Amino acid sequence: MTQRTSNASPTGNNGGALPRQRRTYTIGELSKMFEVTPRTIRFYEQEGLLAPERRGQTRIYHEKDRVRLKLTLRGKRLGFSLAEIREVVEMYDAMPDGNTRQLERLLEILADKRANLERQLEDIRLMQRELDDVEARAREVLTRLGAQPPAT
Amino acid sequence: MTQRTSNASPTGNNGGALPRQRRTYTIGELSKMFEVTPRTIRFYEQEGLLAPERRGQTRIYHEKDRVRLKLTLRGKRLGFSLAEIREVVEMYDAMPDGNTRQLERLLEILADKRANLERQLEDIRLMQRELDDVEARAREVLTRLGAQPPAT
DNA sequence: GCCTAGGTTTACGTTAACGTAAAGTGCTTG
DNA sequence: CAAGCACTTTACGTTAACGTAAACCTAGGC
Repeated sequence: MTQRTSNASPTGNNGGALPRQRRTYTIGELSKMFEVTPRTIRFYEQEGLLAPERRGQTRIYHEKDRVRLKLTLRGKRLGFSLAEIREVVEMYDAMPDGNTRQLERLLEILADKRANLERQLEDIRLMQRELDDVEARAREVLTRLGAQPPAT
Repeated sequence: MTQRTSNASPTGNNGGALPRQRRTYTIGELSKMFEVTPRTIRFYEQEGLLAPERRGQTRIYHEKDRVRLKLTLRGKRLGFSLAEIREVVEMYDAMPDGNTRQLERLLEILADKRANLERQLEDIRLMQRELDDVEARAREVLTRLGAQPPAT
């Protein structure tokens, strides 16, 4: 009843060329798809990370918006602030007519984020070793207690 | 399985042996060492992540404390909350006399964090590709503008 | 025509992780 | 001994990223 899933029929089909896959999404669909609340999505819009179409009063999201939300959430999982993410997003949008200084600034930011990712990679490796150690010790204690250590 | 390495004996083994390097640290030293404010370090203590010795009123940090702070900050860079970090730290401390249920709970948490790290690894890979794309486009626009694209 | 299920705006509330300011303690140095 | 410096506690302030509640609109089904 609720699930419309793959049913395409968008309300207004343009009489001309059909654009490949004209799928659109409501805020609720995206919300469930990415397991965030509608409030979160609206908040991201308010922060300049999304700019969905409006049909009357209701928001309509296209593929582009969905991708951007996906990237935003990925950035968040990596610990970037919304402000940082927006900075890149805005410059990306302004790229075609961006001046040289803007573009070089963008490259700076990108290099910065790259460095960040590298450090995170190293952190992850180190953290994994720590987890190995802790787990090994835990299992050791468990066996000493005579319990069956659960298989990994 | 894993190595015992550097982490000195948990309970205090020194039956007369000199403790290798008896270095201690003030809060200010640690603060500069890790580029955080003293406030932050005191806050972590208040949150149960550190428990430095007290000489009179002032805190004295040993190697153990320094390591724990390092691990805490690493966890933070990976986006773990202080509460999550504390959860592991506390269980680790309670390990020798921890009961079976506690230990199994610890293993659960560890598996959870592992999964988290795996996802982050994937996120990083994807994000790096995105950065590649954005950078490529930016350089392209730059060359079209006739500017000298700065070397990577 | 009314109900329900979505959507909307507005606005105040909440939590984590500190920042910051005030006021006091303790050593050591000229 | 006064000054300075590093440390301390207490407590209120701040920011990001939403949560939550109230009050409203609108299309579709019975």
